[in-house]
Amino acid sequence: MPELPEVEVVRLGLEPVVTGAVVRAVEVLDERSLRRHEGSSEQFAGLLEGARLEAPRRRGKFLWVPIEGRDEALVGHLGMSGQLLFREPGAAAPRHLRVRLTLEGPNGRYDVVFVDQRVFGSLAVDVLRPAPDAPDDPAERVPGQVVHIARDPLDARFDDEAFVAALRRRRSPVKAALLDQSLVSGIGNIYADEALWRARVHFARQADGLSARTVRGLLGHVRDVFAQALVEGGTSFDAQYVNVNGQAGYFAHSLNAYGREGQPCPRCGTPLRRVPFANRSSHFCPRCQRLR
DNA sequence: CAAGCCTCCTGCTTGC
DNA sequence: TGCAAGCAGGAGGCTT
Repeated sequence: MPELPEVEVVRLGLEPVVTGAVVRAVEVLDERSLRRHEGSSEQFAGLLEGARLEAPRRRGKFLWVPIEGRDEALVGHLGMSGQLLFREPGAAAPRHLRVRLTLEGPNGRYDVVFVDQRVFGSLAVDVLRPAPDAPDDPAERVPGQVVHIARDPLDARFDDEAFVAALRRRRSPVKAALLDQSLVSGIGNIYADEALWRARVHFARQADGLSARTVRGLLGHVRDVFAQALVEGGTSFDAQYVNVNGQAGYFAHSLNAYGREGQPCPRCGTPLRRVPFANRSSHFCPRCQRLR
């Protein structure tokens, strides 16, 4: 389940190879993967063919590649199961292949393919617009579909105190606030549970009942778990998440709470619990993380 | 306007 | 053995 660390691993993998490359061919095998593209698949292909790509960028779980000399970018979201993979041209199509881009760089031609089992991910060509908090900086522009997404905690311009204040105004469980991408981006179900476990905060505690100190600590734990996961190549549970070369990450071995229902809490030994929350699951230690 | 629920989607696992 | 229900969840649209 790609969250910020997994998307960043993909961005890092694309960067040296995609930057400066020219799109030579576009093949859309499943139109559903263009759900977030406003035009037809033919128009999508037409916008990309001949385009020279700049260095890939990321905000939260959104990834985009600006097109040189134009106010547009190729935007990608991996959803639940999306993958961007390098392939040799002419290689056999992998299962669930949705879109194929043939690029030409200094070292010849290669394919970047978008593979997505559950089709929650998407590719699109979108117009770059000013970021709401940096309207005069062209380098800070983001695709239209990303304008409402908050900066992520690894963004140098992320405003810690504004985040702490905004979260403490929420009348909802703290985990719902962490998952709200318009408040802070990049956090999904896995890293929300991990950061809450590290901070010893119960997922259902009301956000407006937390002290500023607790929220600052929680933010620090989000950053810590992101940084560690990034070093370990991300979290690969099943075959759903891999880097651009098809390799899994190792962070699943370092998870303390997520997916560990019934196993002892690494801190106190109490069996971890899993309970339904907002159409998904929350994993927590009933001793370390109490409601009150 | 904010909060919470529903839907999109496929494949694997579980239960009868 | 077979079939259906359950489960996984990011994000946006909808309702309250």
